[in-house]
Amino acid sequence: MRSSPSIGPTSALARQLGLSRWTISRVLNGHPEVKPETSRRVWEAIESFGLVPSPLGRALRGSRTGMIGVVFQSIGLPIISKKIATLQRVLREAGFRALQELTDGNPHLELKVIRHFLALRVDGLVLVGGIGARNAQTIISLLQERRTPVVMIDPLEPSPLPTVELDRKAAIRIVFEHLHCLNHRRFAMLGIDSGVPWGSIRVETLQGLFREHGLDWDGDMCALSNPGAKELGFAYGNELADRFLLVAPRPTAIIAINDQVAVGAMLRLQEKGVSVPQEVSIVGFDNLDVSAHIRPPLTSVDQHIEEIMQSAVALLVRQPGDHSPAEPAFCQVHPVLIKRDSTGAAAA
Amino acid sequence: MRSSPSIGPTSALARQLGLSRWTISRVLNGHPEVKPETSRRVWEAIESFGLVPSPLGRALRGSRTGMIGVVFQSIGLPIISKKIATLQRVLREAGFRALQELTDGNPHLELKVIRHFLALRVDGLVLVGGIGARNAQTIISLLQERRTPVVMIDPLEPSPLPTVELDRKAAIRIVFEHLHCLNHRRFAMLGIDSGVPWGSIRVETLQGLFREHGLDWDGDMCALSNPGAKELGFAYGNELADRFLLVAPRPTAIIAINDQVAVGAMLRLQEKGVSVPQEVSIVGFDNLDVSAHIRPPLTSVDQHIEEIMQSAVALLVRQPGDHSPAEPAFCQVHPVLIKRDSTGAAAA
DNA sequence: CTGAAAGCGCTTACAG
DNA sequence: CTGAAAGCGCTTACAG
Repeated sequence: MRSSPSIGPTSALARQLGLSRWTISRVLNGHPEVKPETSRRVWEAIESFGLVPSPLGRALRGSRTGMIGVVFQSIGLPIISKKIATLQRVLREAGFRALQELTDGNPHLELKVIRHFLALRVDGLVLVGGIGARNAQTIISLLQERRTPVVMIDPLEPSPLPTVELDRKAAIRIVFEHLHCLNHRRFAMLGIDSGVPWGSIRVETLQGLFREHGLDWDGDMCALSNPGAKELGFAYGNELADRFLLVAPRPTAIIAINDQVAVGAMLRLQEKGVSVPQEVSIVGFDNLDVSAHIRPPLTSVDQHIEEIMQSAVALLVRQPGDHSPAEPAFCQVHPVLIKRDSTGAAAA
Repeated sequence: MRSSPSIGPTSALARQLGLSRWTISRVLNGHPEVKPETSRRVWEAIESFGLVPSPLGRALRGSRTGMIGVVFQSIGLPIISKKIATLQRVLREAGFRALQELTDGNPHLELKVIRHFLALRVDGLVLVGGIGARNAQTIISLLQERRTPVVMIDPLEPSPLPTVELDRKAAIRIVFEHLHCLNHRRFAMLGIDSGVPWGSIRVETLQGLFREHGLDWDGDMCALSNPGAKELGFAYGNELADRFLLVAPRPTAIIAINDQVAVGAMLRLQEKGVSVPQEVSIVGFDNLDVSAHIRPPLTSVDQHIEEIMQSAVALLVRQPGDHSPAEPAFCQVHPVLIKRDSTGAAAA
């Protein structure tokens, strides 16, 4: 009789309530055959003792674990922290427990982390920022083998896996149209080149908008960036502003890769006696905390992170376990331009 | 013969290499009795196939899991993100896998999260920001029952558990002494009251320093704060700066609760025509990214997060499993003042 | 409606 | 040095 000596939390509870441990398990798993009265007693005891049935036992047996593996590359950027915090809360509200891992963008580590999550039998995987191209195929087959639901958030490259992302074309469009309405015709891009995340799509979208509005890309767009830049931070904004000041004729509007670069540039311009927005308008990206409090407050694109994460979790839960590559779920979230005082009418 | 049909990763590997799965297990666990040649072959295969032995099986059997549970309250503040990122990296360098959970400061959730980590058989627990007083006793007995190593980082209240924390008295002292050397004699505290984390200790330390230097607390220290303030952010700094401007005689130095409040205050003062540091010097706390790039760059206290986390992990690893409450390990890390241009000599 | 077996993937004694 | 049993805490068939 090897079944009797078990001493796990559920067995202990069973003994205490005078039930068999199988009954406890059935209650835990919502089986319909338990007497309602018994079920009520068991749940009550679980609550009051704070009993946690071993996730190890459950997982090993093949049951749901309630855990979601969250993989992301770094936590350094403020916008990433905000994504993580929101995702964790949304997952918790959906009854899941988020386990987070950082990969530092290291493909080897990325694969290891995903393998570990799968070995832990997570109920799903959220890949923030996508996965390295090198690993894509391996990871896709691992996931399909396990039938683990997955969702990518803002992948750097299109992926055959279910995806939720910000509509980056729309983001560029609302920025451009805001500035165009304010009569700006000569622009500078700060830090936007094909080497940064979503750099190419931004450039291409802007080129399209230039054509649409009869502007001349070569004459009216000044692209300033340093392809070797390691960090897209304040210091980079300073550096690019210095280069901006040498450009003639001077553009009247700046579109920055993100809020840090925008703020860094704005501070340097002001230091050099250029007034914002009277002489130059500036738009950032991400709508960070600091942006609303700088002088003048920065016009910026908000990513609607709450909506992105809600959609991602909805997608994850809805997956039947086999995400057939034939019809990968895909969801784009619309950004919103937060208009503040760093943008104004172009000088005549 | 119920042992044969196992199909876990290790069994699969065993079959492939013509070994028994017990041998694989022995290699994995570094048992000395395995032939070196066999051991080498096994490790090689593990590497090349990216095999992950089921952590569920291992954990259930009582072996080490390599997982460390990290519990923290929120991820909103930039300084917290920095702590988390550093901790995760340091843990990884020590061969661990960090599982992170947020509690939003909710005591009920805190207890649940810790119970879940223990049920997952983590090898250790890191509690960032300490634990709610309500739960302290429950959690301490849970940990001792399980003999799970634990370390608290910067707990809000002294704890009988092993602890690593910033020496906050020293932090206040180096700030005060820097300003005192610059001949400042009339001070304002912004956002520092007994309601904020480590508020009381800062006030008391400053009072001691005032006595030591023959200053008059009631006459020379102006404490500005709003006990109802929800967020210690830029907007709060703005608000407090407005109140600062009404004070007469005007203090020549401001000690802010953190960098956001310092920056918010500085920007508002400048807007009102008060020059920093000529008329007022300002010191922040946390040494955030933004602080080095604002104009003028902000003098601030750096928390030496790297050292804090290194010490914490060292403490965790060193624990014999039974942290006797008789001699709780305790480690204080010294802060460093980063002197920048927001502080200067007091006007004569 | 409830009891008991089988087995998830491991590791550690215990034999040989 | 290596084989096979026992058992970690569960859940799901299968009996009653």
